[in-house]
Amino acid sequence: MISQVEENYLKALYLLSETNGSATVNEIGKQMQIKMPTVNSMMKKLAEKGLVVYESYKPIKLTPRGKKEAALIIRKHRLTEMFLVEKMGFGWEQVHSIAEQIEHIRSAEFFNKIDELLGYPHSDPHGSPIPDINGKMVPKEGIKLSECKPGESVKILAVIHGSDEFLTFLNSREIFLGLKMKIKHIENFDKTMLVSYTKHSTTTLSHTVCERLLVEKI
Amino acid sequence: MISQVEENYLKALYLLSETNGSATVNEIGKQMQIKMPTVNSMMKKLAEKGLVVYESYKPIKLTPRGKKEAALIIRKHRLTEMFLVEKMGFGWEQVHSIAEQIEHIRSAEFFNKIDELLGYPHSDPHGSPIPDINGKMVPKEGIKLSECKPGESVKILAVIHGSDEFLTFLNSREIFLGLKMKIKHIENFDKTMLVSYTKHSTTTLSHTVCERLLVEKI
DNA sequence: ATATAAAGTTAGACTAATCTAATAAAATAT
DNA sequence: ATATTTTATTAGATTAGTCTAACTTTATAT
Repeated sequence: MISQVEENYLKALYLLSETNGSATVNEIGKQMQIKMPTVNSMMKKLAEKGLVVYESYKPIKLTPRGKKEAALIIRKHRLTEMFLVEKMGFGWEQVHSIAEQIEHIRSAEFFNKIDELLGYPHSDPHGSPIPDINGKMVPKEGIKLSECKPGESVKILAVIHGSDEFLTFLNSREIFLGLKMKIKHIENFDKTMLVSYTKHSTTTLSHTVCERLLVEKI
Repeated sequence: MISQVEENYLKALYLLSETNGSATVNEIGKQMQIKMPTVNSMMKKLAEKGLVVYESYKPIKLTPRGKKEAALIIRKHRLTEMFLVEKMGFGWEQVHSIAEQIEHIRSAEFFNKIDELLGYPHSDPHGSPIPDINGKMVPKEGIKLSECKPGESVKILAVIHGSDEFLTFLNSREIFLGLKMKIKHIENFDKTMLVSYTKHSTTTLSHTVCERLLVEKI
């Protein structure tokens, strides 16, 4: 049996190790707002349970089983977010903290029903992929807007690290998934982008913003 | 701040004391499947917090504040049950354990949205009243089917103490809220009722069953 | 290459929620 | 009216999850 708290550690470790396959005690602690010694002892416990690979002073990795369990929690989180937006009328900036709680509900039928009512979606409201029932997740193809060149046209695929505040900012600029925009100009000194889309003839987007928008060229 | 566990104690105490205004340590323990000493110390803690009135060896009562808090938890539980049945397609026998988990979600917006999507219902899927946002609950008017006489016709208003098994039994007899039935006969020795409704020309209902159906005469 | 800083670990304490065993009070039955 | 049973309380142990303080190892910077 995996406790709610353990589930949170697995989820954090999964997300932190998406890029390089492992994460440090320090990173996990920062992410979860928990002190290192607590993380350390929890990692030992999860290692006992066969969910992570722990070796002193080394970064921590998920075992195949740990990875699957983590993916299934993320699946519940993202299905929930999608349900809250699509079926309950919440904004994409309102759903994260509610989904953080609902992801721990123990009822396969509940999440199966959500999945069914949504028509088995592959992405959440922020464009992040939803792992399948076996914990398999296909990472989103696409590049960061910050990597694009002036003159290119792109479509927005996903928001990376979308805090509620950032999503609210995007709302204020009428930026949402699927939006098409054209890159007019990039400032040399700070990489600020000038882009145009729909009503917005020239909007300025900071480099920080551009690094958090995943797009495809069109 | 009231913990999830404390919320469960308040809820149990509220429901147990609905009839006579108080409940004993023993009753609470039985209800929650928790040993008496644990209940005892929790009651002292809740008394510290001003949520219950605790005096050694006396039955325990909720304070006005405790009563309101408890009613609000029950509100969340019952709104959730209604949502699961009305908006997600669950059967009334499937929703209790899911709602027991969702009732602890901390998000006023979440439950307000549910309430709104349901059109501000006054009853849950089992006919139990839903407390309003201030924790006020109007108890269901009605009498037990077991108190009715042969020849009378009644409409089913609510299921009392509806365990999943009992609700599944009612499903098998095609008995649901709003159903009208006529009492044909009552056996003297065991109070078994013979009733008729819709396709069912004579169905036998044990006294145990009849005590759990709240009805109004028509 | 060594000093310093950062990250990781160990030890020990604390809180919440549970338990068992022992004792005390209240209720019940003869 | 007293003995017995049931209920309630106290005392003390246990587990999960957290912390701080002290120490160790690894990484970084001059």
